[in-house]
Amino acid sequence: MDALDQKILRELQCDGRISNVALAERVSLSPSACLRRVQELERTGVIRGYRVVTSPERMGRGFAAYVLVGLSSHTKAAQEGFERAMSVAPEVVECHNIAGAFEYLLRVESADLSEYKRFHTEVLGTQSHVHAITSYIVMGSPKDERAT
Amino acid sequence: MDALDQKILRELQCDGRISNVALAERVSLSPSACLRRVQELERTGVIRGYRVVTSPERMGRGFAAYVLVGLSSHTKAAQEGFERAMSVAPEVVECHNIAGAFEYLLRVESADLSEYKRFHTEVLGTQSHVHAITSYIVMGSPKDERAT
DNA sequence: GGTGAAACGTAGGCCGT
DNA sequence: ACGGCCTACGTTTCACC
Repeated sequence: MDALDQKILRELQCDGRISNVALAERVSLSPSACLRRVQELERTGVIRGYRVVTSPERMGRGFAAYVLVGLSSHTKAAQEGFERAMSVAPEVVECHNIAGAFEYLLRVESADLSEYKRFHTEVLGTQSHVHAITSYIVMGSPKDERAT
Repeated sequence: MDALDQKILRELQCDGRISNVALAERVSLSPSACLRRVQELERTGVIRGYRVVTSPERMGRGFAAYVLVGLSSHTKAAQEGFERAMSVAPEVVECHNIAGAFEYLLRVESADLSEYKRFHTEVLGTQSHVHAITSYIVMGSPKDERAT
């Protein structure tokens, strides 16, 4: 992975559907050489894949919150039960197992606050072993490289 | 936005570089009809763009932490100064302005714990108006739809 | 929404460095 | 080992039905 590869990855970050000839031109390479590099990055796993980026608002995901969750039980069964519930909940887009005063950090996306409240009471509130919930409502994201 | 559009978006979520003919086949449409729908989704802003997904480990981003930051000053100047510092820091991949006991939630990615410690002391520690820092180190992410 | 045809891009073989 | 050139093949993209 040299500077040229990084330049290629930067371009694919901005536009993942750029044509190979345009990409080659941007990084000052011939199309064939450029394609070989991209394919090598895909083969070796540096490139995991490509995905579309959609507008959260237009997808009914205009509201976002981060939620710290504390479990009263630290058994494997309790963790697996909670993780299963989160993986099934469509509002939960991220579920991180963290080290510290809480066990989990969630990113929850919904249409609005009332829909979030429903998730809070009906999904999180009904989970056994959940003994602490702290919500941080996102008011804005001055930087979000994972979304752009 | 009907069911067909959502089907198209789901396919583009899995593979953002799928060819139009393959996409058309997957959603049972002719290539031209499919392309028109995709272009309309792009034109109306439902589709924001396309991005490559890279392996964090292979990019020297194997370590991740979430950081709650409290500011001692709530003036516009203090906020803008902090946000500017975060937008410049390459380790900070997300900076969210939140409502609650803290002002900001960051997602920080680095190669390892020692590099994170350097960021913690040299970047966050030197910021004025920062009076509270709480780090949550990510041990795993059972669900992360924004990364896949 | 489907069809067809021209313009364009892809992908692999081959050669030079 | 890596970049550039060439070419058959597939894809995109448009006017038109």
